[in-house]
Amino acid sequence: MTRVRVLLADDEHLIRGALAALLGLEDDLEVVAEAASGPEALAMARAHRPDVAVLDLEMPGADGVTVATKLRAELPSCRTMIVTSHGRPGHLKRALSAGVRGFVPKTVSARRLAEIIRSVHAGNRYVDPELAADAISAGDSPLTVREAEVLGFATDGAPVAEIAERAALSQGTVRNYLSSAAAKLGAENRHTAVRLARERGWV
Amino acid sequence: MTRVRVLLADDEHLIRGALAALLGLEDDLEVVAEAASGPEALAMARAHRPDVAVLDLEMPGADGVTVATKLRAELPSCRTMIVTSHGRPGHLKRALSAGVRGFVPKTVSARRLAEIIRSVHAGNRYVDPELAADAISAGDSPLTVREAEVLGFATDGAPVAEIAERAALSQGTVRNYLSSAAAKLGAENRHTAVRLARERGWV
DNA sequence: CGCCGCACATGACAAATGTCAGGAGCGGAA
DNA sequence: TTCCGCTCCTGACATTTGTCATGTGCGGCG
Repeated sequence: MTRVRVLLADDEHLIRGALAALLGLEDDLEVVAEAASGPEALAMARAHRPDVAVLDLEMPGADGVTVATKLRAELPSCRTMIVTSHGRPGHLKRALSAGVRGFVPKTVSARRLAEIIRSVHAGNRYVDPELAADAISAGDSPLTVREAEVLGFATDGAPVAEIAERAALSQGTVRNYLSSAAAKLGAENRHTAVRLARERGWV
Repeated sequence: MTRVRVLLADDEHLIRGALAALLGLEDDLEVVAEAASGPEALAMARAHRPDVAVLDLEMPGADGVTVATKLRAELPSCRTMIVTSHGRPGHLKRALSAGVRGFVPKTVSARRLAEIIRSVHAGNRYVDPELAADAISAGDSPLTVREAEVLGFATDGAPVAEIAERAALSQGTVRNYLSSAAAKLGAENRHTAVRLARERGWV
């Protein structure tokens, strides 16, 4: 019997180590590599060519979805899945379009995770039902491409002038986009608009 | 030999379960209870009277520090420690003044955590060196009580009128506090000021 | 007691922001 | 081809902020 070769990437040593130990107890799984950052995950994947890569969404260097995208190009035979602590709807959509085959919150048990890894390895997809429901109820972004882009530059209360410069648009245009985006989101001002859009993964 | 009785509280089942398994391997530690939320942690502590409570900082219901405060009152013999993913300096200060004896990031290994649990149980304190350095370099809050209070109401881009109402102050006064607070924090506007203050745990 | 810092306020001005109207180019769908 | 929506712009206006000057009352401290 040949075991499923797993790559584990998570910056929290506590979790990664514990998880590696628990998954290793399953006799059909084998943790062949561990990584604590996005770039390291890529390097380990190249070196060990795992069957399944289990990636944390939040990692220093490059987030899980970014790593998954690159892996898909470099190692098409390697299935990828994402685990995350507090999953926002938009991340799920982004992950799926990056070719990720599994998306689970960290609230599942290790045993359950092992099952999902097997299932993903067998070619199936798995998305946590609750996250899926969130994603569906959040619906599609009502924002146009430019509105979303401008909102993205409007983080941490940057002044309009700065946003305009970064987006290479005139200040008036930026104001218009910000205004219409806020209207679509039902927000009073751009700051709450940014927050809402982020929560729903629309930026 | 009597083993150290440990309570584990973390809303992420993946971590809690894995951790429980790994800590259980240490022959002088015994995980006697697990909880997935703040209130549940309190209830389990009352029922099982552990020697050491290992609490996640971010939990639904009540955060780790809140739980620690209540535990200190109800079960003085129970030592408390906090584990956290991304620790902000202010949390550390808050935790220490709540009587927490250990403060560690989730980037440590399970073995290391076990050592720290033992040390805390023996009556020592332990604070992660890196977090401690952050806390020290962040220094004390330069904000007056009112400035901090007003900043606290200024979350998610609320308009000044709303802040004034919530703080029962005049709008002019609110603007003044916001302005002076932003100046002290070196921020351009109140939104970045709020973010900075939050990062440093000054709100 | 007199000084100083803090809490709280007012009023006024400048700058940033939100809102509205309107106009030009451009690509896709009817 | 005509129409419509998206992108981008300009200009003007009302509102919201940030900033400053200035004043009062209070409590602590030398």
